[in-house]
Amino acid sequence: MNLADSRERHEGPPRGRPRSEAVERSIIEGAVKLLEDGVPLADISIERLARTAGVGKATIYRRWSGKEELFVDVMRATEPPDAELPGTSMRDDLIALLEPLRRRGLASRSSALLHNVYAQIKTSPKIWAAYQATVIEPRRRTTFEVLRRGQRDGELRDDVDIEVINDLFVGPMLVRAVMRPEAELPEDLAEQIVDAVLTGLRPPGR
Amino acid sequence: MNLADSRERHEGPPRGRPRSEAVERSIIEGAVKLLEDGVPLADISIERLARTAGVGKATIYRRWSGKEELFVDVMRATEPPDAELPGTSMRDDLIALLEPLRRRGLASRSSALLHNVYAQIKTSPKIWAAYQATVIEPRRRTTFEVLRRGQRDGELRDDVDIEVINDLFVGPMLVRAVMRPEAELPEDLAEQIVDAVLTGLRPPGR
Amino acid sequence: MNLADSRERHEGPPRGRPRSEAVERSIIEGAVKLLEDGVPLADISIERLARTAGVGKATIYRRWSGKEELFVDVMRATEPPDAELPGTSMRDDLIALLEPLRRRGLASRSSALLHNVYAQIKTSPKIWAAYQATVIEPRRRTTFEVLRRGQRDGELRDDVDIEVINDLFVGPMLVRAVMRPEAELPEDLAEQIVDAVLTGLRPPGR
Amino acid sequence: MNLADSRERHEGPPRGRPRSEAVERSIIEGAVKLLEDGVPLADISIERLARTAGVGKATIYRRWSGKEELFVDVMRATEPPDAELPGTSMRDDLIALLEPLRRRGLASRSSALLHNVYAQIKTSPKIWAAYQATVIEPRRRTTFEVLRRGQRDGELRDDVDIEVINDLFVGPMLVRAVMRPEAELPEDLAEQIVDAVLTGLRPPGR
DNA sequence: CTATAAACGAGACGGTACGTCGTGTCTTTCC
DNA sequence: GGAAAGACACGACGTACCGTCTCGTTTATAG
Repeated sequence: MNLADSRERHEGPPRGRPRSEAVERSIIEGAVKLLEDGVPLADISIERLARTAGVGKATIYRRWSGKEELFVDVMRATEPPDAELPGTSMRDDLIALLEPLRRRGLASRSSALLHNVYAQIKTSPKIWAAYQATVIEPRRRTTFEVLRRGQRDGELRDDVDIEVINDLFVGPMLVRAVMRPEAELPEDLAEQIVDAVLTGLRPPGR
Repeated sequence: MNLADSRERHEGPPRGRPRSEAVERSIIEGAVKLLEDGVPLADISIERLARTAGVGKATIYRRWSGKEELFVDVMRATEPPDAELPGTSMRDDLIALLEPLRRRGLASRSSALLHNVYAQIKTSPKIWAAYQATVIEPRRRTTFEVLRRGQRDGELRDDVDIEVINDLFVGPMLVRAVMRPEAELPEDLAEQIVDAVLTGLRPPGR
Repeated sequence: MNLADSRERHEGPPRGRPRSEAVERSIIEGAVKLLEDGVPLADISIERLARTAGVGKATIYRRWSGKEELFVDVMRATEPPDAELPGTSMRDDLIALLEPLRRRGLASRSSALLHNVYAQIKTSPKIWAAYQATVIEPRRRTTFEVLRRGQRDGELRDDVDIEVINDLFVGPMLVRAVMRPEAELPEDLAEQIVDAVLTGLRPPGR
Repeated sequence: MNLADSRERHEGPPRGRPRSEAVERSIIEGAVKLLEDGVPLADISIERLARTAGVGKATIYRRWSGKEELFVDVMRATEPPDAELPGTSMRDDLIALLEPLRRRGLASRSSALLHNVYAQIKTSPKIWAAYQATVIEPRRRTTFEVLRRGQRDGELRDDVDIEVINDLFVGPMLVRAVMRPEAELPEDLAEQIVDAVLTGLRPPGR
């Protein structure tokens, strides 16, 4: 990301000493380490990050313009790899897509990241937009494809707005992770949600 | 709330000059004013709040122990009054309960509060718990009652966990407000969601 | 001095917590201590001064606008008390006035102050002016009075510009202290200078 | 000077690309230019010097070990050529030696150099010693020779320490340049001083 | 003509200090 | 004893230089 990176503006071969990738890694890893150790996000200052990574402050500011921007890359570094779709049916694909969201709420590592960093990132519209564009949107797009395929194959009604459909599946899972992260999530939650939404909540035979 | 309030500990008649309610109001109103004016939450310091309200810093700390705690009261001050339930059917009651959530995403005033302050509050577990207990939980309880009544009256299946059911209705609305607050929300969104969840997304006749 | 002090601008009784004199003293004393310990002036940062005095940086900046201004007060704190004039003759008074200048070059304490701080102060015209006005000028004035009295009493020619006369006495002493501070100064240097300048350097009988 | 020059240590013919004299010149000239433009010495960083001269920082550090050392060469580059002695008499030679000091206080260019750089150089004992040895001492030696010749020729008393005599002539001129550089210096100041010191300040006939 | 080696412009790097701001507490005076 | 004012120790902010260190490139001598 490195929105602050001004090198990209120039043409021609890069001049001067190149930026160290090792340094970049050690900063991100230092941040992840601190979060894993339970340090509150508010207590993670650029100053402390620099100390932890054994790095000068300027080296951080050379790459990111501030804490929010840096943490977009931190988030990205901890994103689970994209789920593999079984492809057996739309139902199974949806479950596979929701499952990682459920897991997030469990692992203390990801939990800290999701519930604190996520909140922090939201406070800056620009950063939030960047995070959405590079992390959330791709997944959304994948889900949409699965849903449209489902409509084509007759597994899904096609008289409801696809965006609403998406929210009907994703929303219930996310509302738990965001609003009640401390609550336990049953292992088959993804299955429960997908099936209930497909079948409907009206009692059978009405 | 006023966790910092130390008066409650003492017995007997209050001594000395009583606290001015006007001061209390002007602090909260000052905070709301700043938020409405689009000042980023990060730029609202206790120092600035005191200046804005024409009040000493100590006067603020005498009432709240910090920014998060203060903003719980600010949030409460802007909460819409509880929705009135028509009582005609579970479906109508659910729509009435979801409708305020939809409106939140529209008014710029509430939008700022929800998407920034909300995020900020989440960073402090203690404060988040307090907010949940006094603001969110009561509504949740109301919703649960409506759902249970629906089960009793045969409007709702009773073989699905009531908590999951709750999320199936609330989640889709919230995921929009939280993840894509800038998107337009169709006026009949609450209706769409409730009906779709009740009916199910499987194509009719399958 | 406290050029940075903005309180003086306001009328009426001072409001809020008054500035602590003890803090003021401990800052100046800390600076003097560091200089006495041989710490190079260039190594005395505001940051270090604050650490040494156990004081916040803002507390220093509240009183002085920077290092130069602060060191004017440090210099003033170490100025020797004004010499007492015997009054027996112009010659004796002049010697009494020059003697403290000679001593300056000896004591390691004052030496450090004179030869480093002095140089530092000179780099800022504004500060140098303030130092001259409050420290140097008063002594100059005293010397001028002594010289004029000498002219009245017939101890001194009155056909030479009094400013030049002043320099003839003060210059030789100062040139040693400033240009060759490491050289030893004979104990009767003040006497030697005054007598030589009075008598003239032409061989007797020419 | 080039104390940092490490090439001299090696034997044999120099290998690799030789140092560019043009670069050396452009650095010094850049420094002189900045000083003439009234840039405060404190604002002239190595970084800025490199930018101004269009030169890499390492190129500067390859030649000088720091700012003070560099400015010794800058000072040397602006030293007026040694005064030519008329040789007609000790009095005339002394006046010729003092005259350049008087002129220094006038020209804004040299003024900036003398009163700021000079002060800066003094803060580093090592550099100050180097400056004294290569610039000041030679002049001092010349003055001493003139004075001794004067003693031999009967123009000067020989019962006063020659170092004190030197200070009696040089001090009055220098005290003006150093302590009151802003004051106007009468054109015949050198003459006034030399004659007054030779004749003495006692009224004639006492 | 190639190889070697140092100089060079550029700029990254770990640091330190800058001067400002906000934190939560403390100390005044006035009410 | 409440309240406004503002001092206080602390520590983070983002910037500027420090002196050192790679980079790719240039310019000399040696073979």
